[in-house]
Amino acid sequence: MANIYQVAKLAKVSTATVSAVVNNQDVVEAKTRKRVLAAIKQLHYQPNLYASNLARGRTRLLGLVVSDIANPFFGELAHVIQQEALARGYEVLLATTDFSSKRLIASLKQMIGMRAAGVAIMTSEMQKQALELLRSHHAPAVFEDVGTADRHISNLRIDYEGGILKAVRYLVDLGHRNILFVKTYPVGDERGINFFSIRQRFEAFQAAIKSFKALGVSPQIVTYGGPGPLAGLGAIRKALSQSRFTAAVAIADPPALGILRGLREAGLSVPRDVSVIGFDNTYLCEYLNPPLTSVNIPRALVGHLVVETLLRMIENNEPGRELHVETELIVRESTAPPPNKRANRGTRRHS
Amino acid sequence: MANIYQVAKLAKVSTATVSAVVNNQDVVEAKTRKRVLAAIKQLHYQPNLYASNLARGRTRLLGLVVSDIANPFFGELAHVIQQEALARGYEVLLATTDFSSKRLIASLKQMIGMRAAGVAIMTSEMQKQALELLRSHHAPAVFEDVGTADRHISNLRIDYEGGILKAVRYLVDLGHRNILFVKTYPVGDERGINFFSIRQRFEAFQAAIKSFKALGVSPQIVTYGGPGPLAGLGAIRKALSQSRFTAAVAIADPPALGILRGLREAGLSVPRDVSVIGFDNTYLCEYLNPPLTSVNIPRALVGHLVVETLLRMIENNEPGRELHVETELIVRESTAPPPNKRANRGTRRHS
DNA sequence: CTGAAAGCGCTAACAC
DNA sequence: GTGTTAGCGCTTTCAG
Repeated sequence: MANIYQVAKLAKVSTATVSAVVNNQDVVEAKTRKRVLAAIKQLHYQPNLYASNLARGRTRLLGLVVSDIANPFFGELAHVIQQEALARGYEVLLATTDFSSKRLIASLKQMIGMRAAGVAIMTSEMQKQALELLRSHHAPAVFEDVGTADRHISNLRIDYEGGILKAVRYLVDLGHRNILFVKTYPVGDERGINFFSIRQRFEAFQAAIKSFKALGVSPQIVTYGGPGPLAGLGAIRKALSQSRFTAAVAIADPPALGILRGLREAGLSVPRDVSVIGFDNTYLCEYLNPPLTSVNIPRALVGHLVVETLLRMIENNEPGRELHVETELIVRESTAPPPNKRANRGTRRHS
Repeated sequence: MANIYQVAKLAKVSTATVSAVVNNQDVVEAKTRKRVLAAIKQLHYQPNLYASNLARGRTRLLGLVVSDIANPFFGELAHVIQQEALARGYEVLLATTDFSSKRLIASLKQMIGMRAAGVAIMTSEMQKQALELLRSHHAPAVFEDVGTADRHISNLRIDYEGGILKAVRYLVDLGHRNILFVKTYPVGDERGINFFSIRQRFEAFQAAIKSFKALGVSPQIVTYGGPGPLAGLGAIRKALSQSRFTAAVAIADPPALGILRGLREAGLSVPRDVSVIGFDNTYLCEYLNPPLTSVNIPRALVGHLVVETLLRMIENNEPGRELHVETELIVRESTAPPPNKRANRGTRRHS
């Protein structure tokens, strides 16, 4: 593969000139430039990125690591972040962990190895080790829910708690008293992972229920592991056989898919018999049958904040800061008052 | 950031030794190795990938470019390809084009710049330019439906035609005669793109219809641009106002979402009033209401073939070859015989 | 406006 | 086993 010397020789200039042309440094005479361009085309020259990054000593590369690209939420988020970064002249390197902390560490190492100018970690699994890794390299980073910001690390806090509270309150206002929290979780390949966002949503649910205790609201919990929709299905089957509830709150939209299906196969109608609320408000929600009520996380805002913050840290050497994003409940047709006369139930009616 | 010299100095060895340790070349005495490891840890040394790739002169990097990660099909495909590559000791660099041929070219250039050992292009937009680019660099590649294989390029052919034929035949066997093809397309940022897979599916539909002409089967076509589900919704609204059909075939699953919703909002029931068939058999299908009949493309097989073929070209210098993958119809609950007594219709019944 | 040349950090002969 | 050293291909002063 042609290199810069061959181009220089063919164009009868020095490598410095070729470099200037390639990088659009506006200091080359039009005539020379044209000659160089011709040589480049003729040799199909494509600069070696390793050599140029090595020589340059810095990159315009942002790392983004997410848990699971199969969840549309992450897909949409990755998309806006990429757009935003591109517009600012940065490339983004996307890595997926599949909820494995090993892969998280590996991805981070790769990004450090590629000397990414900044890194955004939007995973639900967390590891102290990941934090330390980044910290020891002084790589600007934004973590979701890492605790607190410091010199090189910004902390993005999404108001899961408020979102859950709004969801529960809405159900309570509709008249629901037996509310099920469907706590699904991915099955990673090792233990010791802190599925932070899951725990957080769960605790938020407990807190929300508690605040309505006086109204006689009682929580039901069902736990089930597996990939999104399947876990939701498994969970709801389990719940139907052991709990009584008139509403279910899912931890994310994909599990809600499974919940809807499980309810349907049990002969129950949504929202007539059971109300269902999802989380993340992915684009799927409005195309489901019935359209799914869900808690929205403003992806565009999150994406913008992440990139903006990263670039401020990178380019202006600003310290890490606290980012705060609100959530809201988007009401659709999967929620309604609980069945009127019927007693609460959780198993198939044999009517 | 610490470099290899500092590690070498601290460990009182040469850089060659550090390099050997880092790359697990089993030629270093345990004692020395331990010293080096300690130094690495102490300095938080992380090798500079640019330097090492530059020096090495080759990479274990596979490029993968897809159109749209928001379509779960591509997400799943990317996932299996990544798994497969990882297992063979390769990293994969994922790029998304958003159906823009500009971005296709840009992604390809980046991959060439990173000297990817091989590249897989699984996009529906195609450009001669992309082909030429790869060809001029002798980078092993596998294209979907590029035409024919040559020395450095393998051609993956997915039997869309057979899939569509199976779908149409199934509908015809059920008794449908007025079948709508919902031809949605992404709105890219420029013209001149060949949405190959779309055209192909469309032509396959026309051919299928033709083969049943004797039975009185007549095709309806509706065209609409936009992002998947939205395009499906727009298309079906348009179709309802102008055509008569008892079954609809979508070009992919996401548009089918929109179709289901559009039918519902028109007061039509699936499959009682209209049957619907999707394409790609993404995981969504079985969670929809009703579960969606769809044409399956065996992602695992495709992923395996792609990686296997690429590696053979890379490592054994084998020439490009023809890959062939079959499709099959997965029947679920969105298809049924057409309404019995009622005349064919396409507008809301005012009964 | 263009050229010469010193690195960037690492790898891989080759020598010891 | 381990050290020396010549590149890998590009960028970037600094001269001219």
